[in-house]
Amino acid sequence: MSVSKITIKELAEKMNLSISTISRALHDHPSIGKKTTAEVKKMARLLGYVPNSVASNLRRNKTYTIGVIVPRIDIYFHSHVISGIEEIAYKQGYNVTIFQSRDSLDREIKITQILQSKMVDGIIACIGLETKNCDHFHKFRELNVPLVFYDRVNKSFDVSKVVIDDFEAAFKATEHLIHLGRKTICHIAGPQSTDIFKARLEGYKAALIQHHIPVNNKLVKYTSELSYEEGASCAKRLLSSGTVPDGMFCANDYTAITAMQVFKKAGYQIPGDIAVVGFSNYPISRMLDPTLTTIDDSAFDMGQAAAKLLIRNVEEKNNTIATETIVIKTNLVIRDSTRMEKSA
Amino acid sequence: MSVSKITIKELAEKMNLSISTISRALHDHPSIGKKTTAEVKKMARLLGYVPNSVASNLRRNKTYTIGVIVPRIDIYFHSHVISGIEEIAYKQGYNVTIFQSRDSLDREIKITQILQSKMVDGIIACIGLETKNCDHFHKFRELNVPLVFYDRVNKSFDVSKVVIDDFEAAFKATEHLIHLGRKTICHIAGPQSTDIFKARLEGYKAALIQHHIPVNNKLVKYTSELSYEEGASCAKRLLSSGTVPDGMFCANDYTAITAMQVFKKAGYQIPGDIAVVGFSNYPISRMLDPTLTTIDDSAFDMGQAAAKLLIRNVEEKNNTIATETIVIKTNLVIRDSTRMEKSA
DNA sequence: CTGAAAGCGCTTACAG
DNA sequence: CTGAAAGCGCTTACAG
Repeated sequence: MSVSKITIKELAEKMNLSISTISRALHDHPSIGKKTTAEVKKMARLLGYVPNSVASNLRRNKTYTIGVIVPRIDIYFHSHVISGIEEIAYKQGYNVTIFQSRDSLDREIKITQILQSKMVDGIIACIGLETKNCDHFHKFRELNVPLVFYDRVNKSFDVSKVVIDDFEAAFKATEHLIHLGRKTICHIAGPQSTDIFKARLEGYKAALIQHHIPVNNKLVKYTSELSYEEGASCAKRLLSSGTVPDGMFCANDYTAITAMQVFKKAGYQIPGDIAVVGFSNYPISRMLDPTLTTIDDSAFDMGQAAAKLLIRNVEEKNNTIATETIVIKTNLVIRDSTRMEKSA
Repeated sequence: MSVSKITIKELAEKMNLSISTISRALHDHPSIGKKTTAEVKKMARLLGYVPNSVASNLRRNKTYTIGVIVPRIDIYFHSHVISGIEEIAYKQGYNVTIFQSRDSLDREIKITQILQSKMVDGIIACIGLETKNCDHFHKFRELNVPLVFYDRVNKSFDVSKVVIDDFEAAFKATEHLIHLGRKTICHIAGPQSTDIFKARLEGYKAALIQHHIPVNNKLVKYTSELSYEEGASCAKRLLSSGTVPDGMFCANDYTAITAMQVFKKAGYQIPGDIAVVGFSNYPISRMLDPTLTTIDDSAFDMGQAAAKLLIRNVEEKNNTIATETIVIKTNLVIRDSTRMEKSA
């Protein structure tokens, strides 16, 4: 940085004190006299002294930094989780350094190296779609760097995690449609290589079975990334398939939004003819016409819970290897896309 | 971090070489023999050596880190800009540390201190709504830390910036409505304390004037944060005001989306009765019914441009005080909400 | 081609 | 209550 940057050493010279005393005074060390402490602080303020955290991090072997790995930062779910993480971190005096894997395993591996080299105190990660094993995270255990995963998890890797119960949420969503009297309920599914989407599909099936509705595989449409476009094309395929559903549960809101539009344009009433439930509770979902019933995935809460758990692990001296799993409650937010009174 | 972490010193001991040699070999210093270099690297790989960047940052007085300040990370525009920043930074070997001011001046000031203490090589910032003067950024000039602002800028602070021409974009958008033959064009405006929203309002007015359409202040509805809710309420007020517009230009997409819905529910055809143009080109805008004509604000490009400019400034030795302004081109994306052929 | 030594800015056990 | 000294892990001018 700068030549003009003021250091402890310069403060010491200016005040005819040792750098030890300056350092202690700045940290309110009890052994330094009140008067000295006050004077040092005053001078520091006067000269615009800002401690060099890089130096103190190195010396103390602690950075007050949390590394966060997300697939993409410009997906609302992740930026919302980050926002929750940051809120807690900020309050507790931690900084957050964010990295995007862009769902690339190579990049994810490289990021773990960077995080290690940066001496982060702990890591919160959502693994990428390509990540089938978590070997690149093993080292953090040896290094005693706490780790918390969120949302996507790898069953073969035992790690602390914050998740929602996707199975239960999907079950709830599907059951809600069943309670409306719907019998032909379709599902727009996410990529089955990802556990959470698999669990949503399982929850959907389980609800049908529990209510003695046969599972019809033709009513399950698979997508590769649950995009807007895929939602529309799934809906079109359903319409042209001959079996038009009377209920639909989508693995995210994006696909629900565009599927709903396709149905509307084709002349179907929502929820009268087809009731629709999404997943995620994106802000837009409450602004659609009709407003969309959906599962609130509590992204912000997830972020907060992950940060709290991580910081607790960081600050507990006894880094036991015990891992912890926090399951965040989800809510079914009922709106007009399944509200029958409206269409009555 | 860890006890087991391997350092240059340990490599040196293991290999009976000095730490100088190890350090040089790891950096492919030409003075070290090829054989030694190869052996050192092999051993480093074997032992899982990862350089401690905190130490080297301190020593070299350079962190390869860019500090980014955004109001909120969970606003799509900002996460999209960050994504652009990160893309460039990653390619050039820089890391990005992100901070949220949450539009609080206090927090913004505190963040500038943290960034200084972290020795970041440069800073990219979008100032918060409360930020009326930029005194807390002055120190970076003295410290020789390059600074690039994006989107929101403060006219009284001379700094490099990446912006779009909000005036021109708003002019284009409004003119587009005029070309459709619309005469009663309303505007949903953002908070006028922010330059960009002021410029959008000015652009709207200028287009009207240029085309000899009188500016009717009743057709301008002000909002405090351009939220979904405010868009709906503005639309309702317009409908009940007696002067129903035949064209509408909104300072963002959120308000356009909900305003459009209010109009539709009230029985107006879009674009037949009311043509609508938004601002930002959020992903949702192309999925609405009708799809929304809007200004693409090129968030990703802005991020990339800001990162390129910043890194160039960081790496240029001669840190001249010359500031630079990059104006990113915006496009009017014409979709169904203003496409007359469709409703013909 | 290799090494000894200084030093980045800070913290902290040790001594007084 | 205060200071001298060591050291965090690395880089790099200087010397050979």
